[in-house]
Amino acid sequence: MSATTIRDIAVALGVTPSTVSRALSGNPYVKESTRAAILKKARELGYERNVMASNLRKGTTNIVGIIVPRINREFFGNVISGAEAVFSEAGYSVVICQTHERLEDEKAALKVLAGEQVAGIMISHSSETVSGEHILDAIGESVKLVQFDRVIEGLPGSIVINDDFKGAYTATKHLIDNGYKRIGALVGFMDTILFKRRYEGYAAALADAGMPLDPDIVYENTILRENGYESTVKAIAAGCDAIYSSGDFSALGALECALKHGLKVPEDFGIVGTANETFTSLVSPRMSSVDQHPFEMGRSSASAMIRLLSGETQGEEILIGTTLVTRQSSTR
Amino acid sequence: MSATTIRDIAVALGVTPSTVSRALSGNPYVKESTRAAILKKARELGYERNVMASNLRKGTTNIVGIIVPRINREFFGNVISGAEAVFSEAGYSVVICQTHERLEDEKAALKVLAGEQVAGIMISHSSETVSGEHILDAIGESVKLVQFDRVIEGLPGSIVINDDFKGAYTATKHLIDNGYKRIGALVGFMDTILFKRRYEGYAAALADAGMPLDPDIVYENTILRENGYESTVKAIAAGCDAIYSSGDFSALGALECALKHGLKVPEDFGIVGTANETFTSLVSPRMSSVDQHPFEMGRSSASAMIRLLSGETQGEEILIGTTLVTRQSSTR
DNA sequence: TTTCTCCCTGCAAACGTTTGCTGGAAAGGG
DNA sequence: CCCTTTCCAGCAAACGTTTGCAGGGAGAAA
Repeated sequence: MSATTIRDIAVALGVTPSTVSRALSGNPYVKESTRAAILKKARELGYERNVMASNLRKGTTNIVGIIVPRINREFFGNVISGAEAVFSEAGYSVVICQTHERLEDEKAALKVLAGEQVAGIMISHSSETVSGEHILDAIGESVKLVQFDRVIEGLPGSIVINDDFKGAYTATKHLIDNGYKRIGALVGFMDTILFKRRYEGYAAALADAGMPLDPDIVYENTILRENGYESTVKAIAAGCDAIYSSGDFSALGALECALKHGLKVPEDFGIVGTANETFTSLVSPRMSSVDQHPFEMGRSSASAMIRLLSGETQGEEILIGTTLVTRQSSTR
Repeated sequence: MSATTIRDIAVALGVTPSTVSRALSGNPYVKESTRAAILKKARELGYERNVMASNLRKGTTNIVGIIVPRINREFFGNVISGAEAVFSEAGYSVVICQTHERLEDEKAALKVLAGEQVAGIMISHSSETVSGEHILDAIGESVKLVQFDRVIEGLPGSIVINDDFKGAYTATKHLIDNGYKRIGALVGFMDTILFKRRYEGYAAALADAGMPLDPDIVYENTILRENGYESTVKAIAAGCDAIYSSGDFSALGALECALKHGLKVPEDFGIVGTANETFTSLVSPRMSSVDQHPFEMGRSSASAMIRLLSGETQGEEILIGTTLVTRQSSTR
């Protein structure tokens, strides 16, 4: 009942396990007729290579670890989905760990993956993570690293991030093009690269249109729905007729606030969010949002990892484009 | 530079690798002083057990495979998240595969996981899957199986499903209690156990309240937003003043339809959906929905798997409770 | 014919752990 | 003091694969 091994194939054909191994792994020093016979017999016996034994001998695995703050978040779910598709296509298995936004858990996950002898690690850091030393400690010389979305500078390997500047720029310009005159901004934490770049994109779009950048209508640390609502109260009081938001939840708060204040969206008030969460197309009026192509980010990250593993590159920085999805909330 | 092995520890202390192995794995036949010395030295040398070698020797891994239609779906994302938490706590690694609702991919995933020598497989079937023979083929005698949510009968191992009957019953009763008189139902595919049970719950609630079950206002194969809209057009024409839906997307369609027809929700028309997707609390009016506790389902499935692996049980059937989350759309 | 290549295949040693068996030493019982 | 039991540790054989080295056979060149 035990699984068939290369030895079984070998004795069945009167050759040695070495030859079978070579035939199966595509070694050129095997006569074509021998190889054919071996492949045939292997199929016949339902042979499946024992990955553990193979890996043990070769000292490396075909497992890639993915570490994210939370699996059950739309963005990360999509990234993982895209990555998994590419990895499985390329013959890699994916093991997944979540950090729950905690540095402790991130360290633990790294340890687990190191123990699992993974070939590489794809990671998006927890919000508690600020330096990358624990990463250097955990991964040896040989484990490849790809950071995506939330990245830390100064680490080896590749980086995959969104073109946040351009996304924000396009969104803001879209509002300007639709005739909105005073556009407020709901932005996140300015010490995070990602949010900073979005703010810069917003500012650049205003500048290019010859519109003033008024710090009074830029609301920082505004990422939750409640924050968005509160900040928009102030924005409306300050005479804004539109909001660019670097998140969808805060944009939703803005939408609710505007409607509550008797403003018609998009006639009186325009809104564009970021992330293109599913709900943006389900609320009414349907909300415009900057799509970050998380699935594509996953695919690209996986490809980058594969290039790293094949030695094709030592590290690269990849920018994933964004797409502004215009819906009712900003189009008049 | 190569990692330290038990042999390194052994020679450093003048004992044999056997003793070190036993000490590290908690074998009682090791003198306490010896064990202490070994543990100390192991820490000192930064020893990490080589999982591949260990698994090869033991013929089993500490990896559990999870197969789902799509990782990036809210429900499955949450299930996986819950399962991963339990598994990693118990020292198991999780590798994830997605089938994209295709039977072909499901077979491929099973093959990959079998090759990876997983200890167990947690699966929720693709929509194309109707029989379980490919499962029996793929998993050997020793691989444990836990099916969740979408299950097939006649397979070994454990099953974890929602209490669909009760969820639908409670939702329908809630509508009745709120004074709705003619309650239509949007149901899914009646050849799927899950949808069938929901339909039965709906019917039972009506029966218990002495209300007639009118087949004319039960709309099958209605799971998408568009279907929900169309079916609700008919339901309104048929004099319904409420809708129980076995999905949230179709419920959303119903909501949009009612509003479009100038009906006030919940005053004129009541709606309850199923799954408690994030967007249900984001639309207006906020939508009532049956929460299926996917996170809990993940946790329970993982626990069931661990019990299976420890031999504590041969198979069990676990029912995850549901909770009706009442929001504006059904409460008057 | 001899010698030199070039293919192909076999031999055997790894990779790092685990574990059945064996046996010595200590402890306990009579 | 001897015999039995218990405790602890070593020996060596696995687990299934890969791979460096060696060697046999066939053909070609000399």
